[in-house]
Amino acid sequence: MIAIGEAKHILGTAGLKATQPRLAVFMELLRSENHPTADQVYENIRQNHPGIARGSVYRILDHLVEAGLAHQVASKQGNKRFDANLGQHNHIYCQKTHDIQDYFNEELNQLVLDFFTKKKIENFTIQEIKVQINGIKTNPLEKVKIV
Amino acid sequence: MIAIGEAKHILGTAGLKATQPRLAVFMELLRSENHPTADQVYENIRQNHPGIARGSVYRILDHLVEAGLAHQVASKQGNKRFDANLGQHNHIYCQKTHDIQDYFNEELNQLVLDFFTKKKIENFTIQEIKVQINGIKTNPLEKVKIV
DNA sequence: CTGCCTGCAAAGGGTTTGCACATTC
DNA sequence: GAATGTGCAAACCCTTTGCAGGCAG
Repeated sequence: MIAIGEAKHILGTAGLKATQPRLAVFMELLRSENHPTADQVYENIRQNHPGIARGSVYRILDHLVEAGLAHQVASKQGNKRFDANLGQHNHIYCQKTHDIQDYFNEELNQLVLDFFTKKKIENFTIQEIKVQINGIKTNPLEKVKIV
Repeated sequence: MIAIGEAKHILGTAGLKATQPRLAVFMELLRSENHPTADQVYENIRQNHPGIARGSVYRILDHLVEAGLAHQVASKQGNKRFDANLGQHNHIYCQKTHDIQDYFNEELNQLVLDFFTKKKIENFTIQEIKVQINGIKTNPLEKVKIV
């Protein structure tokens, strides 16, 4: 977890004013592990920050993405989902519950990276490669366990 | 490309009546290579099938997905995009134009598959593994070329 | 103090839905 | 003929936007 002072600093470095609403959204994104939609972020924040406006949350999330402090993650569901974990990682996606869980594995990253240093693609600059593992959780209520 | 009679048969096998609108949508999905949104499918069909209703296209696409005749593809953009190409393949995604192009490579499929037969994930049944190659097209107007 | 940011509320756009009619099997 | 599917249009989100006031730097 990250301290509030640190969060302020990060925002500042990115050229964004460290306002209350922005801090709240940013911290919430960092805290959350389920890659929430804008609306979910809003609902989660609401409890501790009643004054915040839904529209502001949408705007702030867009700003964070634009500033490179957050990413939008791909989903089949057809709504935008956000992620403040910027390190290279992959996603485990439950097609029933629509949960997205991070999957870290350096060996896998390297494997795929190696493949694409050999295999070239023309008219295209690769920025990131993500492995999406789609399937179904046996027990929908529990998290997926990496062995 | 697929013949209309064959398309009818496929729909029938899936338990769907082969109606005019459904055939039109299904054929269009099969024809298209850019993983269109529901709205794009509607616009494309409109020219040859003026009578069709926008709402029907949305409904039909959902039915096709439910019946397993089409897939929804993951996108960062935040809207549903469809694909009738059911074979294992990966996606090249242009973060600027939002184009999605298919990437077929048996070696890559095998590579990733092998990895996950060794590496187990608990509380999760893997159904498909997709490698998403995100980046930017050098020339946005041209397609990406696989070498 | 200046410019950026927010709350509010209205507008926007894509998607879903209820209903009466049409169509397939 | 029965069940399923469609067109139409209204309703329903989720998201974006304009504006006047607020706040950080």
